[in-house]
Amino acid sequence: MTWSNDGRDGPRGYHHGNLREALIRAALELIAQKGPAGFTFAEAARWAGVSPAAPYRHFRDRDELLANVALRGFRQFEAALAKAWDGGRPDTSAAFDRLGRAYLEFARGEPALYSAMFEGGVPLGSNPELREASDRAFAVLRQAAEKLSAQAPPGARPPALMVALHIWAMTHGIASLFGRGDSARRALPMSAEELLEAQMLIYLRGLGLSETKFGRSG
Amino acid sequence: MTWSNDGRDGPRGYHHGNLREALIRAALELIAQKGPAGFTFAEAARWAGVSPAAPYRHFRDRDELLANVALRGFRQFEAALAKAWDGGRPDTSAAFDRLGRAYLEFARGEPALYSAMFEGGVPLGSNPELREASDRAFAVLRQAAEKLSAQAPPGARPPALMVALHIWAMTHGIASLFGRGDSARRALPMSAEELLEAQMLIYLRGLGLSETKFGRSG
DNA sequence: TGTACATCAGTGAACGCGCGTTCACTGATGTAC
DNA sequence: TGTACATCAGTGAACGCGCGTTCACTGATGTAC
Repeated sequence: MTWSNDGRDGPRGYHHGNLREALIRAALELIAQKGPAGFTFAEAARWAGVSPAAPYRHFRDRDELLANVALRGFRQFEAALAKAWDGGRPDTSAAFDRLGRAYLEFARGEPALYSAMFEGGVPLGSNPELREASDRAFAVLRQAAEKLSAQAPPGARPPALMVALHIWAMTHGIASLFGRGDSARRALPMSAEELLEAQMLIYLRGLGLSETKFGRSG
Repeated sequence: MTWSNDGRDGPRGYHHGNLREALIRAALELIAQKGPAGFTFAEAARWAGVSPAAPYRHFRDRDELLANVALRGFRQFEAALAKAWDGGRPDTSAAFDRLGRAYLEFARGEPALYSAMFEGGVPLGSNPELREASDRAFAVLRQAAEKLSAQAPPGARPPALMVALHIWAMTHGIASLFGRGDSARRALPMSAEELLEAQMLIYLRGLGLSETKFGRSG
C-alpha cells in the first residue's frame, strides 16, 4: 500500500487522501446491506466521512460509481475463476471442479460485487471497459468448456460456446437462487456446492465424459 | 368481469371502483419499466389517477403491495407450469419440453411478475400465503422431476428433489441471464429456448434417459 | 532554501424535488326501518 | 318507497425527510524559479 490513507481509519486533514477508493468501499458496504437499489450517492459520502458534494470530484454520478464497482467485480471475478481453473491443471476434471466452487465462493463471499455485476442494472452496452472485463471473465468459462468439449466423444460434441453458456447458466442459477449470503436465499436440504457438483456430474455424463475421469475421485 | 370499473378506462366518480386492482396493475407497469426497485407507492397512485393517500386504504405500505404482486406472480406461474406439464401427458418427454418452454415464456412475457417474485427482495419467510404459493409452483417442477427420476436406471437415480432443484436452477439461470425482456439481457448467438433445450437434453442423457425417449422427435 | 503561484480536493450552505405518511374532511354507497 | 344513518373509499393539504446537484469558497499540495 503506497497511499497514506485508505479511507478507513485515522485522522485526516482537509484532503481525504483516497476518497475514490473509500467511496467504492462505501458502495460495497451499502450494497451488501441493502442491495444495489438501496444505495445512494449521499449515503456513500456520509459513510466515507465527507460532504455530499465531494464525490462529484471523482464520479459523475451514482451510476458511474456503480459501474466502477461492477468493473472491479468482473476483474476480481475473472482473477478468481482463472486462478481456480489454472489452465486445466492437473487434469480437466479437478480444474473444472475448482472452477465451479470458485464461482459459488465468489457469489457468496462477495454478494455486493455479484449484485452490482448481475443485478445492478448497469448497462453493459454503453461501457466498453465494463464489457471487456465481463467478456474476459466469461472467456475463462469458455476455455474450460473447450477442454471439456474436446474430451467428449466426437459426433456428440456440442459447440464449446454453448457448453460455456450452460455452465454459466447452471452456476448462476444455483448461486442466485440458493447460494447467496442475503435473505433472498431459499432454504435447502443440501449445500449449494453439493447441488452444483451433482448437477455438473450429471451434465458431464450427458456430454459423454466418463465417470472415472470426472467423478469425485477423479 | 363483474366489477364496474377495472381501473383503466372511463370516467369515474368519487369512488374509484376497483382501486386495489388498479394499483396492482400500476405496480406491474412500473416494475416492468424500471425494475422492482424503481417503483414507488406515490407513483402507483398517480398512475391509477388517485390521490397519494388513497392506496393506504388497500395496502399497509409499499412492501405489502409488492408482496401482493409477487403472490399473484407465483399463482400465475404455477398455473402456467401446471398447464404445460399437464400431468405428464401424453408422455414425459413432450410434457417436460413444454414445461421448460412455459417457464421461459413466463419469464419473458411477464418480466414484472418474474422480478417481483425473484428479485424484488420480498421476504418469503414472513408471509405464509406467499410461501405457500411459491411452494405450489415449485411442486409442479417436483412432480416432473419425480416422473423423470422414476424413468432413470435404478442405481443411478438421484433424489427427485435434487433433480427438481437442478431443473429450477438451469431454467432460472438461462431466464435471468439471457431470456429477459429488459436490457439486462446479454446478446446470444442462439435463442434462450434452444439453449435450454440443448442443456436439458444433455442433462437428461446424464440421468440415463435414452435419446429416443427424450429427443426432439420423442 | 524560500517564495509565489497554480492546481487540486473537499467544504458547507442552499435549492428544488418527490416520497412516505398523517389528518380531518367529504362524497358515495348500502342498509334498516 | 322514502328517509335516516352508518360505513366506506377517496380527497387535498400539510409535514418532515433525504436525495441529487450547484455554487462560491478555501485549505492543502505541488512546482517553477
